[in-house]
Amino acid sequence: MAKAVKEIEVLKQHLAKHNLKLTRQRENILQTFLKMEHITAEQMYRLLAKKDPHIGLATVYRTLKLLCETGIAQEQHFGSQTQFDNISHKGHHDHLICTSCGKIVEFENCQIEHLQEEVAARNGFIIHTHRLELYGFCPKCRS
Amino acid sequence: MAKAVKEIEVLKQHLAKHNLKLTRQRENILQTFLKMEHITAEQMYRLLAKKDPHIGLATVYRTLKLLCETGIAQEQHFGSQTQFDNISHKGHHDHLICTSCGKIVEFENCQIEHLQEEVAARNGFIIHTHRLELYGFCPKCRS
DNA sequence: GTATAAATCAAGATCATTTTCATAATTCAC
DNA sequence: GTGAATTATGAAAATGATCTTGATTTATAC
Repeated sequence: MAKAVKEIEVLKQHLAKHNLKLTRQRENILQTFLKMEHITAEQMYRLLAKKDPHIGLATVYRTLKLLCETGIAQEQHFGSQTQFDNISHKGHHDHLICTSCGKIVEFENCQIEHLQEEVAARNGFIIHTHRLELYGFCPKCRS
Repeated sequence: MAKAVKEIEVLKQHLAKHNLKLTRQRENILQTFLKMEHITAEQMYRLLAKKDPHIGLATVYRTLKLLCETGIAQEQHFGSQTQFDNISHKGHHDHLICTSCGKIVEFENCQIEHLQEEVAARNGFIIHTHRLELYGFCPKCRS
């Protein structure tokens, strides 16, 4: 749990900076969030409701968005679902995806990562993570 | 317009294969779609309504989904918006996304694209499209 | 402690998207 | 071509995720 302490500090600093307050709910949501690699607002709500039946879904949404603002969490949209990813659990693998058979090959390429940093810097961005997916046909399916 | 003919053939083949019918609306939507690099259902609806005020939004949604199944279009989710991308368009845009405020900046980088091709070739893949998203903080939010 | 600004809950509002269902259009066999 | 069979369409209502509202509670600075 040494790690969690760090995240709480990040949150506290952010709250202080923006004149926001540290509440029981915000602490609970952060603690639960840190245990997961990624979670949806609904899942979080159901988990918390076991301990604190009066927690509101709106609070969960607000707090997850808050965690995104601190940089601890990151939104990711898949269809109608919004996943909140735990930044500290993220790996760096990119994917080759066959659109015919669904085969997935992972890869890593330092040169691409380097160029990404360059692009980001040129636009004034600081990159935390990325997502690179190449779609096409695998050797078997390119008949 | 020689290109558009090809897409219509792709659509016709798909329709025939699945016992679906070629309608005026489907043709119109495809034609409009091919002129754009990417479009949302709402934008498409508003464009079509100028010519055909009776077109239904549901038809637009249904047809865009159909185009995805043929491989002509590809869904891409950004926050609450769903973009339908025109696969055949060359200048593929990648994105810088601020995880704090949601700001999106498009960019293009030939070197990255070239490296992607290399990685793909090394793995025996043929790439049709890709998706590259860099997540982090924009200039405003990095303060 | 008290004041004050902010956070919470619960309910209702929104927005994009999907479904429903009666009507209209397309296809295919003749 | 004609018509029956089948699919598509449009309008409206339903849905589901997320956000806002308004009244009430809570946390922090003094």
